[in-house]
Amino acid sequence: MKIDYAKELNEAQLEAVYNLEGPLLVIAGAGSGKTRTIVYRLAYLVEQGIWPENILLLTFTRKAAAEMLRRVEELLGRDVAGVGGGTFHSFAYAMLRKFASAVGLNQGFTVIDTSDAKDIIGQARASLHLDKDKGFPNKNTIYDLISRSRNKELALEDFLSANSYHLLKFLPELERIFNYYQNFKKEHFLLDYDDLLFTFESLLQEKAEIREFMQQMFKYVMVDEYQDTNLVQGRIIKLLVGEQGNVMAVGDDAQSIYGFRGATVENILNFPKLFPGTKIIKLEQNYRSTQPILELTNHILKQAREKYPKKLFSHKKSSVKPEIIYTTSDLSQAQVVVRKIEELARTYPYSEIAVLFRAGYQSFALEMELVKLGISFYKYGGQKFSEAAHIKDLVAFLRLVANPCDILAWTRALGNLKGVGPKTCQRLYQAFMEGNQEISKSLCAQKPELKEVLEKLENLRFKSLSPLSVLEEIMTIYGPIMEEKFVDDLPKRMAGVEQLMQIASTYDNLDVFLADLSLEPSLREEKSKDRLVLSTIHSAKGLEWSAVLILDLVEERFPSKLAMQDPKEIEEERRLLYVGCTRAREYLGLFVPATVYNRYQNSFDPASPSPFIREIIPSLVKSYKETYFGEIVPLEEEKKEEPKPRPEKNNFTATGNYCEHKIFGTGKVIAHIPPNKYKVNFPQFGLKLVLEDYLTFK
DNA sequence: GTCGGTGCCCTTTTT
DNA sequence: GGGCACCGAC
Repeated sequence: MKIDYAKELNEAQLEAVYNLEGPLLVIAGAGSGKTRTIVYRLAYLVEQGIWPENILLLTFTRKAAAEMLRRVEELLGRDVAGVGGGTFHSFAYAMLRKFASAVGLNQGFTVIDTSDAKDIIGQARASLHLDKDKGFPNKNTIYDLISRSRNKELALEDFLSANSYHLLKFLPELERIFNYYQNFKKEHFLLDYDDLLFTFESLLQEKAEIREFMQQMFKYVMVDEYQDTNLVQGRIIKLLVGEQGNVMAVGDDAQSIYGFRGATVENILNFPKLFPGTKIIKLEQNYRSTQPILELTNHILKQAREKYPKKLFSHKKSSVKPEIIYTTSDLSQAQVVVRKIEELARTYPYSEIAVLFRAGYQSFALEMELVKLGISFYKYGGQKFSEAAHIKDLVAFLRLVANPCDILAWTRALGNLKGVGPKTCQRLYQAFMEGNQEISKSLCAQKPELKEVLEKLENLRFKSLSPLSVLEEIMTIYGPIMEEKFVDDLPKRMAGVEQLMQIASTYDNLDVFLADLSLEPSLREEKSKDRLVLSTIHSAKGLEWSAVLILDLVEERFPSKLAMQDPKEIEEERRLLYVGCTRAREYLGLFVPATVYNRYQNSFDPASPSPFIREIIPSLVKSYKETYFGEIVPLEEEKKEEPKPRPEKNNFTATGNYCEHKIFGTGKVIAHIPPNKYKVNFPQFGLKLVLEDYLTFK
């Protein structure tokens, strides 16, 4: 069956599909049929007789890659399994495994995730005796600094001066920790997420024959979500494609939301310079959302400092405007949202409804409400499946079987045993590496449990069983430990173990299983059931639903208070909201609580509507508010014209507003201390008591 | 060295 | 409300 491309695609899409040779940049607005274009182009390539093996498809998640291949197969009625693809990280991992000896990793290597990396940093901090110093950042902060500076490819000093000036005084200590971290990984054959990319880059750069092999192999390269690639990813593409290569990059500068990871829109802007002769195609017709939703999203974008020359248009008429719903608190918001979901569920299946939010914790109250009512859901973003303590423990045992040189696994796994702490693990590891049986024996002398476990692991190592069998064996050790360790929520955690076993059953190589677990932690159960989706906006990228509800549109939550210091970051928050809103096909609801629960003071603190909400023209939306009886009523017209008055703790209107100080910058007024002082919270300097004369109120 | 208790801090987003 | 660092007891 021949595909009638001209019938299925619009003119711009068609052009992108037919342009196979040379560099191509597709600027695709939200909902403009980007995925469709890639799918048809892939199909067209295969139809032209290109081997699937010669095509490389780099996407943001492996799920996205799999989905595209599934659709191509549907289209062609033919197997295209040979198409290489996945995330940059998983692709880099696969290639490094293949050419391990070329980069001196022939004894194998382990991919470590964020928490492993933080453990190493914690170790460095302790062993360099830097943990005694008051005010010295903790391991999370240090990890963040290191990872961010590496992603942006800045020296630690430059990064600190630009982003964390107050930590500059610790520069020498932080550099020592960084060196410790780098050396530790080298010694133990560990690669973190950033190393995967940098090591892969140097492989391509230094080994001409391998580079040429890959250039021959991957004759056609397609990269999705190009706006979210960082510098090293951009260089990898260049190396992979060579001078005259056939590469298509697809992206949308207005949807760039990974700046914190060093992603840079410059990559899109520079693409034509990097690849001379680039053909640029713009996709501007939106096939996803109704016109009223688009009018709102276009408006959100129009307020951006940086201008995106975009005018998305749609032929999907509708009289339903997006809604803004003001609730009395973030806790009542959860109830209002649940009722809205039930109302929507009369029109749409649950799987067509999504609740989106800025950060993982923002859905906790909602999750509790949903559990109460027995509405099941999938949650994406926030803490990962593979980051749960019991899964990490299990994985540590598996790693110990796969690679006994993995020191992190020794401590994590064996630390679970009675009477075994960090020091014992350290010694066991050393004894093992030196092949010193005597020490191991004496360490096991008073600990029969330890001896048994070590023997079991030793046996497993030589049996080369399937990942699932190893996991089952490990559970004979870890099962009893788990029962003791997690008494209150054992059933839930056991379900996690079941899930891990199910995932394991699809692998036959333990190394690959373990790497995938840290590279693609969202390998969850198939999305087959009709379930509601809760997701961070970051994890919702590239997806769409009929109805989308967005929570907590208040200052300090969306935009995040951590973004408030930097105009650039606020702009990224705006694009984030844009991404969230453009996920919606027919219904869009924005929720604005008037107060947010403060768990640490057990109080409800007043919250101001997000600046992004305040700038919305009333005519674009329909506004509602929650009454004190929990009913939802339309907001009166007269109230709509003026911004909603903020709940105040005292009568003075400056409280809750922002003010400017010559030295401290912008801060939030916490309280008025009569007659002429103010308590102000400055993001960089903390709480200050300041005389009125020194402040300019906004 | 290990374990258990207490007090403190911070709570973004992802590979 | 939980994870982490610290401290004193075995």
